[in-house]
Amino acid sequence: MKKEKATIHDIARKLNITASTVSRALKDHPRISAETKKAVQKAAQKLNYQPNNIAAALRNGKSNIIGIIVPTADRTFFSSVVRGIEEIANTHKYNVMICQTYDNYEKEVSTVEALLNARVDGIIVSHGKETQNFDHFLKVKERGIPIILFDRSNDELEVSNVVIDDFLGAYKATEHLVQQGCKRIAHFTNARKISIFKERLRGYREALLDNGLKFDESLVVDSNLQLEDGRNSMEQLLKRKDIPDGVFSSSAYGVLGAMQVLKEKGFKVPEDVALVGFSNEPFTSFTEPPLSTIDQHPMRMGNAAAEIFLEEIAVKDKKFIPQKIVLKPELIIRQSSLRKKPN
Amino acid sequence: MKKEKATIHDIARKLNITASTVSRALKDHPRISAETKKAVQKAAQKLNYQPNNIAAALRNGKSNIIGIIVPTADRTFFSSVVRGIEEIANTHKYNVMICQTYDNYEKEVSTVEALLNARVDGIIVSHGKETQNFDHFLKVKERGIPIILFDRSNDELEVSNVVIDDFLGAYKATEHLVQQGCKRIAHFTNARKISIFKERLRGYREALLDNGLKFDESLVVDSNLQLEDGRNSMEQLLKRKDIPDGVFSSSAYGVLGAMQVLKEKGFKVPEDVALVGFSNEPFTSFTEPPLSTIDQHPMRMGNAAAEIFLEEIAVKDKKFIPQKIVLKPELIIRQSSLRKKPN
DNA sequence: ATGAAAGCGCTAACAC
DNA sequence: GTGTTAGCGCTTTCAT
Repeated sequence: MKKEKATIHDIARKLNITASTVSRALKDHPRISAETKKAVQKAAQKLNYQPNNIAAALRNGKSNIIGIIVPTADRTFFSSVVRGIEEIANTHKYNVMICQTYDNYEKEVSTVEALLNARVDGIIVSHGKETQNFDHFLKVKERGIPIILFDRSNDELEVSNVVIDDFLGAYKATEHLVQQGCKRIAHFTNARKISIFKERLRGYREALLDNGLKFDESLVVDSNLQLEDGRNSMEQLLKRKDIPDGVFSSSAYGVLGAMQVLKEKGFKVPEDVALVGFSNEPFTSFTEPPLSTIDQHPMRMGNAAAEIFLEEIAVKDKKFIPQKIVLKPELIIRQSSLRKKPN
Repeated sequence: MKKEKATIHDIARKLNITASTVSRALKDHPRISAETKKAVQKAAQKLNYQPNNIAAALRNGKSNIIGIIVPTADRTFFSSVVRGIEEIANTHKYNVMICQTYDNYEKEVSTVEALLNARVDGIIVSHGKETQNFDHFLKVKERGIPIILFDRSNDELEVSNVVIDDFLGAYKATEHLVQQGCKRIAHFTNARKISIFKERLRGYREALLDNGLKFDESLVVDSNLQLEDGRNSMEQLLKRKDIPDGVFSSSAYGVLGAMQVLKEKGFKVPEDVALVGFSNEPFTSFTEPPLSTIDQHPMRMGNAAAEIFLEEIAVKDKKFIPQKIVLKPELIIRQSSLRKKPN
């Protein structure tokens, strides 16, 4: 059992031809005779030849790897986006390298660095919550490497991005609550610097005003939107004398926390308080009652991001104009917000 | 804004020294003068130098990348293992490349191939459900690349692996049900060829026998253990006249399906039927009632896998004896199985 | 403390 | 249809 790896030279020697011919034969070059190709194939097999992508990458100046950076891969939203990216990437001979930042800014910066060193051909990223400085992304762009942001994005940054219409999602969610008869709708949000949360807040607000309700700042609760935060936010709201009759949360876990607290305190969902969350995570469909939510079409988002990458890589040095793709979110109505039967 | 990437030669030219000196200076070689190092650092900065890992990898014969293959990254179990691997890997200058197979055998084989071509320094993998032929893993080993299996493993395969004691986990779960007064305990299992399910079945059986209960094959239900499967299995069991008073499921989603059906049909959990699942996925803690489960310590599993990798890489050509690490699982008792108050 | 030179494995422009 | 040659960017042995 030899550990020595066979190279194209070994194949060449064996067949009394040159390495270039072997190289061409292996890539099915049109000007190589069929029999040479066949012989090369066979010899490669026999020698247990494994192409060395690293050498090819060095030579070609491209690695055929797309780097993906996400806060965490264990949220269905992110893993679905990744899947959407892979779907497109793989059919174009690209592999993906997934990196997690755990929402840590330092790790995000060092990950970008690592991917750059690894000479990935492009980077697709959803940045962390802490991220306020985007120089590390600009650096990628300046190097001529396509970088595409998804989900969380930043309009001041001149890079391509694919997002959903967060405003619209929030608008739909809020309007739905109004239609279900809610009069005092609270909103759970996160750091308002992050544009997705800013947009959702705006959608919430507009929907209220457009439907003849007042926007009441005191019904907007800031938190980190995790399960515990949702619980705390709800508990806070329940201390008021004018408790809300509806909650629209900018996250899936936040609204779950709210529901837990409501049930513990004897409130009925959706009769006393109707709930809508964000992100169609699987668990939202099997809570009791199941949670209404906004689906962000993560697979499509991944597809779109990968397609932008392919376009950017195609234009090469010619200046690529950053493009923005905005997907339409979908309101998924489940029990947690359904007071009236649909007519 | 030049796209031309600076190399060590550019730095060398600028400082009137040679590339070798620059190379050494950049890696803090002891025999390079402090001032040269400083000058190189500065020039590198100014030229916007980005090391080319690909070139280094080609030269060194190592990429400093560990390939990770999982069926899917969106299960907390897998993403936690990945996190555990990264924790160790990063402190040793390794990056990880995560690949998903979606439990598809073809994709698994091609992914191994892709990682081999990418010249990763090692592969850590949990194989898919369909996988019965392990030649693609053996090939890795024959190439002298460390390969470590985790979670799902195969004893006939002479490669390192880190698993939990599935037998023990199942034993604990079943015994716990017995202690809670269950007399007819059903078991949800999957393809019995996969050793983890075989072991869990064995643990279930032993626990029954050791506690004076009979093992009744008709109470063992085979399925794919997804939510729907759990529902079907439970419905099937409820058609019997001697319905079970406890269920131990080899998965988290399977037991969730069972609970849904039980509640829909008016059975009380845990009073009528007590439930225990497997895999401490977050959602199991917020179902109603919360689900008892077996925690597999995924972070530790990842740590262990990465440590084995480091050991294997260290011994180099000397034959490395595959090692097996068996972690102890932990029974997490929640409402779904708690009939008696603990004394 | 630094330089010269060779080579990792592959590809492609340029021969013929 | 195949060979020759040069080089991608880095590391490292052997010099001095």
